[in-house]
Amino acid sequence: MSEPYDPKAIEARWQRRWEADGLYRVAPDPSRPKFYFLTMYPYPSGDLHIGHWYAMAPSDCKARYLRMRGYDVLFPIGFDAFGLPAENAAIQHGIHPYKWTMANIERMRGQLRSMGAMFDWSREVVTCRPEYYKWNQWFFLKFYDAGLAYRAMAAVDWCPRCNTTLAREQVVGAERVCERCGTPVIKKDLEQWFFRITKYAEELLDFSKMDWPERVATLQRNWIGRSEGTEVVYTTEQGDPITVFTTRPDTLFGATFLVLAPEHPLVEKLTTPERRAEVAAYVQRARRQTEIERLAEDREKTGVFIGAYARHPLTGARIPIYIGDYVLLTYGTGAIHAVPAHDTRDYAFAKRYKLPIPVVIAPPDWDGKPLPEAYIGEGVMVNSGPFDGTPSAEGRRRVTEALERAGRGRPAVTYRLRDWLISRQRYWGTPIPIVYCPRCGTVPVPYEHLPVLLPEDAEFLPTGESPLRHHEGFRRTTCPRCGAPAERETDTMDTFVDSSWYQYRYLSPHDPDRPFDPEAGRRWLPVDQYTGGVEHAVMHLLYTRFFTKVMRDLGLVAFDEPMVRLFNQGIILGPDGNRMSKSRGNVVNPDDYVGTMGADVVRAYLMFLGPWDSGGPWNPQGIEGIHRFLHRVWHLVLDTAPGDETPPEAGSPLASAVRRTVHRTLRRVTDDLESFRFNTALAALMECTNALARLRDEGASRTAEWAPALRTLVLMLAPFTPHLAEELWARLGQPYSVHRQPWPEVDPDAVREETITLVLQVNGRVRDRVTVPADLPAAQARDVALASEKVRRFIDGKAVEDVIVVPGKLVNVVVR
RNA sequence: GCGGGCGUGGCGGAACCCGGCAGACGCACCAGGCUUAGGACCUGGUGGACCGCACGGUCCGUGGGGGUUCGAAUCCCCCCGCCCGCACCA
Repeated sequence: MSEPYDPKAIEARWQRRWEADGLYRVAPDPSRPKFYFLTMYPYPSGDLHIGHWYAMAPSDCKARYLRMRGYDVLFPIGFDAFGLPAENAAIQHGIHPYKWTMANIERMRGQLRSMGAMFDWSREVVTCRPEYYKWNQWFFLKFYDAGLAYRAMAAVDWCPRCNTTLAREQVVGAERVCERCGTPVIKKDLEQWFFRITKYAEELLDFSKMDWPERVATLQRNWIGRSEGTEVVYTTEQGDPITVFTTRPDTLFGATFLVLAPEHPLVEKLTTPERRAEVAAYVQRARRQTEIERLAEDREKTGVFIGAYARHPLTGARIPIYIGDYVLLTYGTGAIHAVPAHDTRDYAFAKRYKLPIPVVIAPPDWDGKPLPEAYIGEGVMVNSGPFDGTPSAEGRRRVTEALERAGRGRPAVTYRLRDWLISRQRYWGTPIPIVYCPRCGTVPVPYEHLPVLLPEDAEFLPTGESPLRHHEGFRRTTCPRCGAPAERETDTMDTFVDSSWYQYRYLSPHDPDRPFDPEAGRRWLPVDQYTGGVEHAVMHLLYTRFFTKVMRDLGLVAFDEPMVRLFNQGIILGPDGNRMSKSRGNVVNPDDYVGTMGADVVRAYLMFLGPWDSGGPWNPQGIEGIHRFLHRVWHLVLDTAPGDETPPEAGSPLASAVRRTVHRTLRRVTDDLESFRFNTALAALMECTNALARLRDEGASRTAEWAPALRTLVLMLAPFTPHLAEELWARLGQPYSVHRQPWPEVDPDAVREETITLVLQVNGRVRDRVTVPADLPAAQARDVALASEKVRRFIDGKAVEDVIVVPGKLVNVVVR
């Protein structure tokens, strides 16, 4: 017996060696095809969680496999280092965010190395360093120059716990809570900076240039929320135009009143003096309500008449104008025309305020009586003047044309997507490079003045205002244009700005002159494979697509999409099947397992749990199976290492059985790795190991095929268990390093079946199995089936109606 | 309400793409070996019901129902259940 498998000693030793040799440093090799493999960079929370391992170990396995397949693989890592936890730590424990973050990063670097991943650390990015965030500011200015960054007053989402505004994407669920901390958000009126992502709404709906999971495409499509319809222009009796958006212009003749959002800019102007008090009260009430209240289900549709009237664009009818909080300022034009007969919300409103409900689309079998509820389906237009008798679909087109001819409307497309609010009232982020001058107004900081440094000495008080606002040295500056005293913007950028382009910075992380080296860009871009959680579908993954399109339009890149392929791994759950959380006490600490069983065991177990995209509970007992497996491999390889044997037999059945076993496994493992099926790849490797152990007991280790078989087995294990494979490779007397070896080729002769098990069925039920030559002709297979004793027992005395022969597989005898 | 996904042993899962031996691989469990004993380790067994001393065999079985087919976990239709996303979006 060889010495026992001691992962602790092996892993530490090889990690040092790999590090010293720069084994994973990427030096572009033009003779090989490139492959940019990117896994989402972690937030430096301080501890490498099992979830990080679950995200990274299989990615590393695949990246290693691709490297062995001959690709020049770029597999970088970095840290998403700006963000709230660092600032909260500063408030709670008095540690400076920079110190806190850097200490965490240092700790996580060690933990990441313990995983044995082939990250190229020389390309590490840390987003809170000026050499990184300078380029956030550079992009901001480029966006500003291109009209894609603007400042506007808006009713924005505010998290009272995080004390900052949030982007629409960062407010989640029906409860409208903060994506980070789960606190219900409130609305505030603030002047904030936005990125004009809506300009790219249409293009962002095009997923044809990449291979992403349909699920993510669907989430983004829903989020962007394109809807086609018509803009209709009403005119108030005071002469103001009010534009509304409708997807059902065929119902235009049923519009009986207008409803404006309470915050609509025209409300003030249009409200008649005698309605003013009531309207003001309603607006006040609407403003005070939280999002939750305003969006509560089955809520009564309320509103107030403002005393003004508009004229219907086609009939000239006099139409009262209301305000109502079911109309959202942020969607469409912030105003609607109500067609109570054909819209449930308008119907409820009309009923409540006793407004007329004229039917203009005849429901099937309509008796001409008032409707008991809104009919929202299609039908034939009625009570619609010249359009009577027109079906809905055609009516939509014709009514829109009529509006266009009259100069009262046009076809329009509306999106649910909002511009990206990037201002954050927090310290630990990228300063927005803008100066406010009393004389020149809003002035961008000149490029040559970048970076605008985040001052180190800030006061951290949980006041709800950015510490920068109280930092006189930062706030007070001079106007870059006129030199007069001026003030800096004190808000910082959303950290999703950092992650929108980090994949480009990896190409030349220390480049002082450009966000990235364009030559390196031509070599490596775009990202070939991206992996990460689906929870970023409408945040990070949408933002980075937007950034790439802007970069393309700025001439920085020559492609349309940042990542060609995307894979979403699942979530690893606690042993109790719940999401891991400290409060539940079900958090699995990978370091414990790494310390006892080794990193290879943890890596392999995470890959073996199940399909990578489904996640699942961590079963503490299950890891024993992988532990045992690696022990079996260790002893299989070492206890039968060549040296002592009797002369090898050539071409014996045992030898070809060894070769067939290994090459069939190779075929399976290769296919599985191509499609991220790590669990079945490992199952195949287990079967292979078990089969080889049995063959050895029959004497197979004395054949000439045994040593090559062990080498192939070790090569196949290399992406999964890099340390174990390196150790075994060395002990087999092979040259360093196993991770520089090519992936073995499947030998088609070796896997060819000589004999197969032919399944014999009667009426579709298995009755017998016989071993026959693989190339047995159909006619003979049929004879074999009919000759089978067990088959005959079921067909004797019955009429054989048909015999189905599937060559190489089965014969089905059909009897009556 | 709209959109998407998923239902297979005690458990995680495999076979589903492309119809052809259901339950690979592993956990757990059971039996045996080793051990003073337990653990660890090794070997074997393990979907259910039934027949048989045994070799073995029969029937049932992939959420439920129906269909297509020589043959369905797999394809089609309906239903049930669970999960996720969006949700007054005009």
